Amino acid sequence: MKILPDKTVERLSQYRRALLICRAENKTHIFSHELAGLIHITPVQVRRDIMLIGYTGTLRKGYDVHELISLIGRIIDTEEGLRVCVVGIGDLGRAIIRYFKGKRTKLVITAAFDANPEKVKCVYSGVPCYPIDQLETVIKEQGISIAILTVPGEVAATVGQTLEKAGIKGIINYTPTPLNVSENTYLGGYDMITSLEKAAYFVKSNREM
Amino acid sequence: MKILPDKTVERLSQYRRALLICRAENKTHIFSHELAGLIHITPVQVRRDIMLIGYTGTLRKGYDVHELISLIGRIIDTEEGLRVCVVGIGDLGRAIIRYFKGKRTKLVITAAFDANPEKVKCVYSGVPCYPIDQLETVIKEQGISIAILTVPGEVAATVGQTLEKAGIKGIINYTPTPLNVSENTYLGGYDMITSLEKAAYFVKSNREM
DNA sequence: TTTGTATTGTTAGTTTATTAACAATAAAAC
DNA sequence: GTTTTATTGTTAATAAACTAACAATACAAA
Ligand SMILES: NC(=O)c1ccc[n+]([C@@H]2O[C@H](COP(=O)([O-])OP(=O)(O)OC[C@H]3O[C@@H](n4cnc5c(N)ncnc54)[C@H](O)[C@@H]3O)[C@@H](O)[C@H]2O)c1
Ligand SMILES: NC(=O)c1ccc[n+]([C@@H]2O[C@H](COP(=O)([O-])OP(=O)(O)OC[C@H]3O[C@@H](n4cnc5c(N)ncnc54)[C@H](O)[C@@H]3O)[C@@H](O)[C@H]2O)c1
Repeated sequence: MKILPDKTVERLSQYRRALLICRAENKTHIFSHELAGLIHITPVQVRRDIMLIGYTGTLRKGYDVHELISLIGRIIDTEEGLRVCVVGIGDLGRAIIRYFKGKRTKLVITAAFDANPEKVKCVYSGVPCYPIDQLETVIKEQGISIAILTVPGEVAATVGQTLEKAGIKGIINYTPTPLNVSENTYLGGYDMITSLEKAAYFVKSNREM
Repeated sequence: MKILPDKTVERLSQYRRALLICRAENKTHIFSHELAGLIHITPVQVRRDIMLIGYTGTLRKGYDVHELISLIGRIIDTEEGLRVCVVGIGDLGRAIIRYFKGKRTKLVITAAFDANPEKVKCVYSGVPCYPIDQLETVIKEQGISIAILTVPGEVAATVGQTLEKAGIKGIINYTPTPLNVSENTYLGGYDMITSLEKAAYFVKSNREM
C-alpha cells in the first residue's frame, strides 16, 4: 500500500482504540459520524481516512467494526509483531507498562531496564526488569526494536546513544532532554507541559474574546 | 496579537523548554539552527515562528535567550496565572505532579483529587489531595481553570461532566475514554499507545523499503 | 578598505491536511 | 411501487503548514 499520511496513521490508531471499545459493547456496525464523535473530528475525515486504506462500508449500515479493527491491524501492525522495552522504571515507566498490559498482541513490552538494583529483580505488571548494563544484550537477544525512554533527564542523552548502538529503530522520548540520534531512527514523544500550555493559551485567548 | 497557528503555539512551548535549559547553562544567545537542532525541526521554521510573534534577533549573533523566554511567557502565560488540578492520583497522576513541580510560575498545580480515602490526606510533591466529592467546591474556591484527568477509564466520563459543571475551561484527558464536553471547553490529551503505534508504523515501513 | 561569510527576516511557492459538495444508492416511509 | 431520507465514496476547493529562496547586513578576514 502507498505510504499513508502521518495524520491518518495517527487517527487510525485512535479509530482502533474507539472501535475496540465498541466491540466490547457488542456493537457490530458504526457510522462515520459516530466514530467521528468519539474522537472529536468530522465524519468526512473519517470517511476519507477509511477510503485511503481501501475499505468500504455498507450504505446506510456503516462500517463493520470487526473488519475495520482487523484491517487497521494489518496496516499498523507487523505480521510477526514488534517488541518494545521501557527504560527507567519510575512512576511514569510503571504507569506506561500497566497501561499497555494486554492491550495489544502485535506490540508487546517484553523488557524493562533500570539502574536501581532494588528495582532490577522485580517484575512489573508481568514485565521483568533488567539492570541497565544488560541493555544491549537483552535488546539483541529479544529482538526489541522500540524503546520508551523514561529515565531522569540528566542521563537521557547517554542512554539514548546506547539504545541506538543496541540497534533500536524507534525511541519514544518522554524525558525533557533533547536526544541526538541518527537520521534513520524514528523519534517520538511529547511533553505534558506542552499539552498544558496549549490548553492555557486556548483558555486565555477565549477569555479575551 | 493575532491568533497564532496551533502548531506555532505548540512549538513556542518547546522552544521555551529548550531555552530554559540553555539559560541554565549560561548561554546568552542562540542561533536559529541551534534551537532548531534541539527540537529536531528546521531553522527556517524557527525563524518563521519567531517572526510571527514579532521578535527580532541580532544579525550574526542570534536571539537573546532571556528576551525570548520572557516574550514567549507573555504570549503563552496569562498575567495573573492559571491554576491546574490533577484528578486521580495513581502512578500517572503522581508522575505528572512531580514533573511539573517548580517548572512554571504562571501555570501551577494547586490541587489534586482522588476517591481513595488513603490518598486523600496526603500531599504529593507539595500538592494537597482532596476527596473527589469536594471537587466542585475546591475548584471554585481556588479558581482552577484547567484539569488533568488521570482517573480509571470507567469513571472518566462521569468525572468529566462534573469538571465541566464546576466551571473548568480546559481538560487534558489522559484516560482512554472519549469525553463528552461542550463546544467551548478545550479538550487536549494524548495516548501513549498512539505514539507507539506511529513509531511501529514507521519502523515497519522503513524496513520494507 | 574591500571581499567574503554567516545569519536574519520575509516573500513566494509547495506540499500536506481539511472541508465542502455531491453523485450514487440502499433502506425506510408512504 | 414511488418517494424520501440517510449514508457512503470521491472529487474538487480551501486552508494550514512547511520549505526554498533570497535580499539585507553585520562581522570577520584579507
Ligand atoms: N514528557 C512528559 O510529559 C513527562 C511527564 C512526567 C515525567 N517526565 C520525565 O520522565 C522521566 C521519568 O519520570 P518519573 O517521574 O518516572 O521519574 P522517576 O525518578 O520516578 O524515575 C526514573 C527512573 O529511572 C531510573 N534510572 C536512573 N538512572 C538510570 C539509568 N542511567 N538507566 C536506567 N534507569 C535509570 C531510576 O532508578 C528511576 O527508577 C523524567 O525524565 C521526567 O522528567 C516526562
Ligand atoms: N494516555 C495515556 O497514554 C495513558 C498512559 C497511562 C495511563 N493512562 C490512563 O490514565 C489513567 C490513570 O492511570 P494510572 O496508571 O495512574 O492508574 P491508577 O489506577 O494507578 O490511578 C487511578 C487513580 O484514580 C483514583 N480514582 C478512582 N476512581 C476515582 C474517582 N471516581 N474520582 C477520583 N479518583 C478516582 C484511584 O484511587 C487511583 O488513585 C487510567 O485511565 C489509564 O488508563 C493513560
